[in-house]
Amino acid sequence: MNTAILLSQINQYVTLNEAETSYLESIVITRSFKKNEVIVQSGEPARYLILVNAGFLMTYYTDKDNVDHVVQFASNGWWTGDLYSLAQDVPTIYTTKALTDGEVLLLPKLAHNQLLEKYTKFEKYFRIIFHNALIRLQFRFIENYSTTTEERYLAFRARYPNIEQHVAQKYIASYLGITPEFLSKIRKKLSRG
Amino acid sequence: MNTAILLSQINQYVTLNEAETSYLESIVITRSFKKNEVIVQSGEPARYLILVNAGFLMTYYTDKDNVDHVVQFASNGWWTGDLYSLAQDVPTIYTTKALTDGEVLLLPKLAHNQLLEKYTKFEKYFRIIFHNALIRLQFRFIENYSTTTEERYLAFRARYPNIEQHVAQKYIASYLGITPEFLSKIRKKLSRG
DNA sequence: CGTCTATTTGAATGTACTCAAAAGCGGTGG
DNA sequence: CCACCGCTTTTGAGTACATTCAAATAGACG
Repeated sequence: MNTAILLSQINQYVTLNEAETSYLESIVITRSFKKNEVIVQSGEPARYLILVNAGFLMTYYTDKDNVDHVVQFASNGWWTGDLYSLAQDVPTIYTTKALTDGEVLLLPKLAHNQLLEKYTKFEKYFRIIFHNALIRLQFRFIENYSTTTEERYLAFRARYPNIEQHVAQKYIASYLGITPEFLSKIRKKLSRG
Repeated sequence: MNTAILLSQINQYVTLNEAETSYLESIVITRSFKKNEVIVQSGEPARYLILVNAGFLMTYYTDKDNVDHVVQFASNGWWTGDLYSLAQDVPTIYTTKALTDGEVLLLPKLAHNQLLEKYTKFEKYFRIIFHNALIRLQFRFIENYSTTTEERYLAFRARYPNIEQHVAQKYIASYLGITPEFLSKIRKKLSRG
C-alpha cells in the first residue's frame, strides 16, 4: 500500500510517531481507478474522506434543473469528499469522477472518527486542513465578486496548468460558472487579442 | 466580563472543565462598541478572533476598484476575523464595522495559539468550527450557481429575518453580489407579483 | 471510416449594470 | 417643531455581458 503521499501531506503540519503512523496505515484503503470511473455517486451517503494519490479527479453537483456544476478538480495530495454528507449521514449531492487513471486513499468515516479520538495529533492536523480549505474557499469567493470572467479563466489556467490537458473545456466552463459556448468565445477573443 | 455566550458556544461541541474554562476566561478581552464603529480596519494585520456577544456586525472587503463587497453579517454567537491575515501576519483586506451598538469578545492571536497548545480540547473545538464554517461556505457557493438572484434574496430574508431591519439595503445588495439599483427592482417586482 | 461528443460560430434574448435624475427619509440645528 | 442637508432608495433609459438555441465544424475512439 502506497501511503507516502498521505504521510508527507500530514507531516507538513504535524509530526507523526510510529504508533500514529502505523495506526493510520492500518485504517486507510487503497483504491485504483480508471479514467471516467465514478468514485463517489451522488444520491448515496458519503462514506470516505478521499486523498488523491495519483491521477486527476473532478467533483460536481447536479442542481434541481439537472445541470452539473463542477466545484473542484483534485490531483496528487488533495483531499476531497462531502463533509456535510459524512457528518449528517445524508445523501451527498456531489459526484466524484476520474479524469485519468489513478489511485486514491480512502479514510472511512468511522476510522476517521476513531483516529481523532485516539490521537489528538489528528485533531490538530484536521483543524489545520479545514482552516486552510476555508481560507482558500473564501479567497475563491471574493475572487468571483471582484474579477471578470476572462480574468478568472486566465487565473485558472495559471493556477492549474496541468489540469487543462486532462479535462474537456465544458468542465472548465462549468467550474468557472459559465456556459461552454461563452468560454469558447472568451478563448477566441484571447487568441486574437 | 460576560463570557456566557462564548462558553455555551464552545460547550455545544466539547465539554470544558474548570481549568479550561478559567484559562479561557483569563485570555479573552471584552470590548463594547457603538453603531458605525470600525472594529477591524482593513490594511492592518488582524490581531483577534472575534466572537459577537451582542449587536450586529458586518464585514466587507474593498476591491482594486475601491468597491466594497459585504461578505458576512454576524450577530450573537458568531465568530468573525480574517484567518488568512491572522495566520500569515499580512494586512487584512477586510473591514469589520458595527451595525448597532453591542459587544464582542476578542481572542488575541497569541492567546489562541497558546490555548490550542495547552488544551487539546480546543483543537477539537476549532476543528469542528472550521469544519462547519467550510460546509456553510460550500453551501453558499453552490447556491450562487444554482439559484436566481431573486431566490437568493428571498433565501437571505428567510435566513436572517432580524438583520434586514439593521442594515441599509445597499449592503444587502452588496452581500448578494448585485447593485443597490437592481435589488430595488427585485423588491418592486416582488411587491407587485 | 463512421459515429458520437465536444467545440465553434452566429443570431436573438435576457439579466444585470451604468448613469442620471427624482423621490424618500433621518438626523440636526435654527 | 419644522426645514434643510446628506444619504439611501427608486425609477428609467441605454448598454454590456452572458445565455439560449440552432447549425456547422472538429476531434476522439471503437
